[in-house]
Amino acid sequence: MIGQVEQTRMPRRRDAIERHDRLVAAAQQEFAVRGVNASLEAIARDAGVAIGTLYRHFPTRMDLLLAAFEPRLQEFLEGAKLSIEIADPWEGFVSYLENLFRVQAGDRGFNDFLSRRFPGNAETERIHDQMCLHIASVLTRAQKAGQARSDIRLADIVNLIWSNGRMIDATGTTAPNEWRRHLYLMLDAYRAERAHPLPEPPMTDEQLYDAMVHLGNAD
Amino acid sequence: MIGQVEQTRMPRRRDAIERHDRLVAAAQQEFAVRGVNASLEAIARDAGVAIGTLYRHFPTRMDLLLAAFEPRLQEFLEGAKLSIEIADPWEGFVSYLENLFRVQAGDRGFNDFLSRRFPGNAETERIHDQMCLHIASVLTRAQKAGQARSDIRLADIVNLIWSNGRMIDATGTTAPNEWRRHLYLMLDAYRAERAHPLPEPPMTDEQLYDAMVHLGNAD
DNA sequence: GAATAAGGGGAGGTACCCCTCAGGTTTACA
DNA sequence: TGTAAACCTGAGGGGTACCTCCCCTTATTC
Repeated sequence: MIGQVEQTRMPRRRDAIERHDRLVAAAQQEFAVRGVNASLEAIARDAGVAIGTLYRHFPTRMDLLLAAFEPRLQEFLEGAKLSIEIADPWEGFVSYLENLFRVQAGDRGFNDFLSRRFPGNAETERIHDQMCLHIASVLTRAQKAGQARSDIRLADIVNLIWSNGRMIDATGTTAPNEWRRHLYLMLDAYRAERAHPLPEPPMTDEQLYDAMVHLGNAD
Repeated sequence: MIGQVEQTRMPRRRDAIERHDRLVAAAQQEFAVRGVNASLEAIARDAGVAIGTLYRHFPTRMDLLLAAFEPRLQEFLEGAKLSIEIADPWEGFVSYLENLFRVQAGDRGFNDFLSRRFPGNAETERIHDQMCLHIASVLTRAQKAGQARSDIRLADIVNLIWSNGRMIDATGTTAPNEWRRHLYLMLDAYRAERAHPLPEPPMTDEQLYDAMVHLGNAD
């Protein structure tokens, strides 16, 4: 299962549980607005907790990120489940992407999270691996049905996720539904009947991986 | 003329001129690699100059940016001139975008610069205004010829610039020509034939402007 | 070669942010 | 109710970056 985030050991004492929850809530808020690089000190402040307490509960930023993104991941997974049950492969593909982008559009941190990889963290690597497999299978199904053009690959969809992410960064405040326009425009590019030859091969798996890592380092 | 960057008053003394040039060279290097938010202290260091000297020559970051981007702007303009001379409107449109993206791909700072607006700076506002007009006219020409779909607008092309920018950020090191694949994929979405209806209206001019400003604030 | 204006240097103030750790506080449990 | 373990706090060390300002240096000009 993709979204099964390993539980951070829950604290035992009542006050600790309460602080833990306040931290997660503050983190969700801050990450959603400012992205995965939100200030941890600001999160602690919002939670009304000292910075040391934040570190006691979540020793690394990634621990806090995973706790904060748990609901987003579930939200995505529920939508994805509905999508793959759709009989028509193209409709399923469209629905899958629309669901993904909707979740992505609602949370800047999750948006960042989707676009990157964090090598060295087994937890996130597993989630990303599974998502890639999932996306690839939805795409392949639409290709086998002759509805999606046959020359696109997972890497092109990841690129779409990047594009969408950037669009959301830009328009999130100003034109919050604009991402749907962009998606449907791109869908016209993906239809089999509109395909023209492409000048460059798709990225290899390795190139794709490196590119996702690079997005994280660059900031 | 788009690219006519106002000369920063050239310094008078020989040593000052030399430092000025070293600063511009270092800035081009740093901005190209790290984007418009490159550290000014690093630029001064690279140029072998004290930070105070940098500020004497370029009181604001934007002054230095404009000096550094001058050649990029010229490079773009020369290519653009060739593009609009192409007889076939669609070919001209494609060539225009390909030229723009090539320049964008070569310089991360210029990439940032293209995607944003800097309100309050008359110089850059003028450049951006002119570029928008220019892009719109190339697009309109291809639409009047019935080659580009009629329901796309300048805002959609700016979105393409954003998308391309993000792709370059991700793949610049790993797969440096991948942006061409993405462009040609998008071109299939822009062709008039068999266009499918879009679910959202294009951004208004104001929304577009705000979105470009927002990208700058967010970082 | 002296006077002077232009230019250069860089320490230091401000503001973030990350993360640790010693010492004080509170809960839970017997 | 007393004690031990769990927990909390926040000052503080380390880092980065922005920008200013005063004093010193140097090119130019006569």
